[in-house]
Order: sequence, then C-alpha cells, then structure tokens
Amino acid sequence: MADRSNRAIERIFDALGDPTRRRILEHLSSGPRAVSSLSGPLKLTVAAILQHVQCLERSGLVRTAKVGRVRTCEIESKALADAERWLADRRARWEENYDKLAALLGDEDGA
Amino acid sequence: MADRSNRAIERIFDALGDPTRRRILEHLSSGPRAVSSLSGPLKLTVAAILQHVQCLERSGLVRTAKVGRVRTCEIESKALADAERWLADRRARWEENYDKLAALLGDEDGA
DNA sequence: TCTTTGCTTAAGTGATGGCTTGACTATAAG
DNA sequence: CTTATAGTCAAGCCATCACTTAAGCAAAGA
Repeated sequence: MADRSNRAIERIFDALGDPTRRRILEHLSSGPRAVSSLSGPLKLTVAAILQHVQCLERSGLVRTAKVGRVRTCEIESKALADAERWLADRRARWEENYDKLAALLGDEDGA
Repeated sequence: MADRSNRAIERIFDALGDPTRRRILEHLSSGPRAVSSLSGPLKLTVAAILQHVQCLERSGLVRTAKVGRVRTCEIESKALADAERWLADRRARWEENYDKLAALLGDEDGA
C-alpha cells in the first residue's frame, strides 16, 4: 500500500508541477466547469486544456464526467488532501528533529 | 503582496514537481545533510544534486550554509507550510461549494 | 437533414529541463 | 608543499513536455 500511495503521490505532485494545471484547479475550486469554458480564460486551445485535464484526472486531482457532448470537470478533494498530508508529514518529521537539536544545543534563536 | 506570494507559490510547486527534488526533501526531513552526502543514495552526480539544491533554495524550501568547504542543506519548513496552505485553501473553497450544492439538491450521496 | 458545437485523437514542433562531463576554486589533511 | 576532498560553473546532449494544427466524431439545434 505504501508503494501504491507513493505512485499516487508522485502523480499528484507531477500534475501540480505545471502552472497551467494549477490555474485549472484554481478555476475548478469555485465550481465544476466544462472543458471548453476553461479554454477562454487560460488562452489555450481546447486540445491543450483537454491534455491537462487528462493529466489531472490520471493523478486523481480531478474527476470528469461526460453528459451529452460536454465533459464537466470537478475537483476531487481527496487527492488535494493527500498532497497536504505528504507535506505535513515531512514538515512534522523535520520540526521534530529541529526541536530536538535546538534543545540539545541549549536553545538559541527560534526561527 | 498577493503577487509576491503568488510567485513564491509558483516556485515552490515548480520545485516540488520533480521526483528527485522530492527525494532530496525526504532525506532532509530526517536532518541536515551535505550536498555530497545526497549524491550517493540518489545515484546522481554532485553537480546534478547541486542544481536541484539550488532550485530548492530559490523556492525557499531549503536553506543552505557553507562552512569550510562543505555546504549543508536543511529544510525551511515555512515554504512547506505555504504549500500546504495553498492546497488547503483550494480544497476549502471547493468543499464549501460542494456542500452548498449538495444541500441545494436535497442531499444525496456523500462522497 | 444539415450545421454547429464540444470534445477527442494523432502528429509534429519548439522549448525546457535534467543530467553529464570537464575544468576550476578553495579548504583540509599528510 | 602536495594531494585529496567538496563544491562550483559552463557547455552540451537528450528526452520530455506543452502546445498547435488538422482531421474526425457524436450530440444538439435549426
């Protein structure tokens, strides 16, 4: 399971690594959107948007469904939460070590 | 300020987007490390590691200091926290909308 | 039925980014 | 002083990736 979730995390941060995809998430955070409705604001071809959406979907950050001829995209908050947790875990581990070290040194400066 | 922090976030997620850099953070989360000490475990040239470290430093995720001839790297937890908050904000905005919508529809399925 | 709209796929292009090698600097050790 | 170590900088190579164009397809609308 650690392996599976590792790959999931890899895909999530990989998806999050592109500025355009982050802007898509930004748009989606205020509500579901059709693929073509993202094309305008982001000044990109529908084909380009679609490629990003597919990447986001593979990562689990976005879920899509097609009704009629329009595909609607929405955020899947679990993946967002997974990324948060990954960061929080590393931070916790680091801060724990940092505190120990500070205590050991008799505690100077607390950045 | 929103502009400055936007750029900061961009750099952070950009840095986080590379698997090798995530592995470096992984190593650093258990304590400070010299550049060359990362080279072995990651099976990369020191030069390659350095490039990643420089990217991480530009993003604020890592702070480094050189004493003598060895440069030591450590995590800067603030940037990690900033990334967490970015994700949490988007998620909150989405969930708020989602809940409203669910309530409006008389509430069926609660995924 | 004919046309428009919205998406989908494939192919191609240009740029970016990660990595290596090789040369160089500065500190530490013998 | 000589040698080894740790990092730094600059080119250059290659793969990946984002984006475009073009062609195709299915659903809606006139």
